[in-house]
Amino acid sequence: MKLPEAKQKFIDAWGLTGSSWGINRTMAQIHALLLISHEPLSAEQIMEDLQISRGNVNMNLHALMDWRLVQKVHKPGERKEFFEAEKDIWEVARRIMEERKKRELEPVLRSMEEISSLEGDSKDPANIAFLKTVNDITKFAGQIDKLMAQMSKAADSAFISTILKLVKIK
Amino acid sequence: MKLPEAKQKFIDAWGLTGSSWGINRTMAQIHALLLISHEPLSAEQIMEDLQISRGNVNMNLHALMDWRLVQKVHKPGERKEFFEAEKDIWEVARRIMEERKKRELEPVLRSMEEISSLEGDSKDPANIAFLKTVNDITKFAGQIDKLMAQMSKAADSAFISTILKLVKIK
DNA sequence: TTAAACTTTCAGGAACATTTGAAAGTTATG
DNA sequence: CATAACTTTCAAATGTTCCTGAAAGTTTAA
Repeated sequence: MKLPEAKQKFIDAWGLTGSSWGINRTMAQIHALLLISHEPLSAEQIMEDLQISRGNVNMNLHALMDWRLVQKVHKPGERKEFFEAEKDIWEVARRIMEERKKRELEPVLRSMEEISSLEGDSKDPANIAFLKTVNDITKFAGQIDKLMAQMSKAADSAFISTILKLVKIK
Repeated sequence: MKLPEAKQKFIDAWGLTGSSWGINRTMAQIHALLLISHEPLSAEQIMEDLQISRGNVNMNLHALMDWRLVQKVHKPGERKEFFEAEKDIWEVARRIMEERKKRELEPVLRSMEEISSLEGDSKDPANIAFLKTVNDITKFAGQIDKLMAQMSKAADSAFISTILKLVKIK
């Protein structure tokens, strides 16, 4: 079965977006396909629709499950496994942020802390820029961290609307 | 000249972070080096400190200038060009967001609009999930867009502090 | 105008990431 | 418990991105 043009376009657009965010094209495409499908799909169906190999589908479904963007569902009476994506886009964004925070923000914070403790001679003017930068980044990461935590708690567009109102965007 | 350990660690940490955000390692390392340097550096100095080739330094300095994260500075009396990085980390974040918005968010919005106009038969239940998804993403991107615009206007930690206070994080 | 100082470009190779398909592993059912 | 249905793994092939170094280009100052 050939996907209608619009769906194909959607999948391509999502795949492209994914790759500029460090998510591989296939993974993003599978996610897109599941996002717009009104029912869970099997690995077979994904292989066929996207024309990719069994191993590739398997690998990327697992990666998507790692990110908690996709879930296995068991259809009663069926032997096969089926997969469905989280459909709420805010929830999707929340989960991606949470994962990236864990994988990227937290390691940076740890490095920065380690680095500032290593450096003792804070009077040397050649080191002032360095220490200030490390410090600024630590603070910055801390604030982003808090902001993300807050978004996690209130992951829907109402929350953003509230923020936008509070800071005076109509 | 060998970099002291802490600085080297910083550069490595930043380089690593960069690569998980789609910025290549060298580009991020050059940026890191300039961030912690108390004075502008020449291409030569960067080559030497980071042990990379002339061509590579040149390419990545240009990319950094494209992103407006680094500027050429002309030292009077010197023949060489020198380079310095924006030091305010909030300004750095703002510029990155702005660039990515232009390069990634806007194209997605354009695709989504194109896609929703293509699809006419909105009564078909098989298409409902699809149309809803496309619509949700459009709205989502629109809100992120607004949020980014707002951050651009008030690019400093005071702004985030305000948001955090308003939404009741101490 | 020429030479030296400096910058840019680019082809080829190295390093890295993705994809495939076949083989091995697992599970459910008769 | 044997078999068929399905899933997972992995080595090799392919594709992509990055880096180098040398050559070409540009600018400055004598």
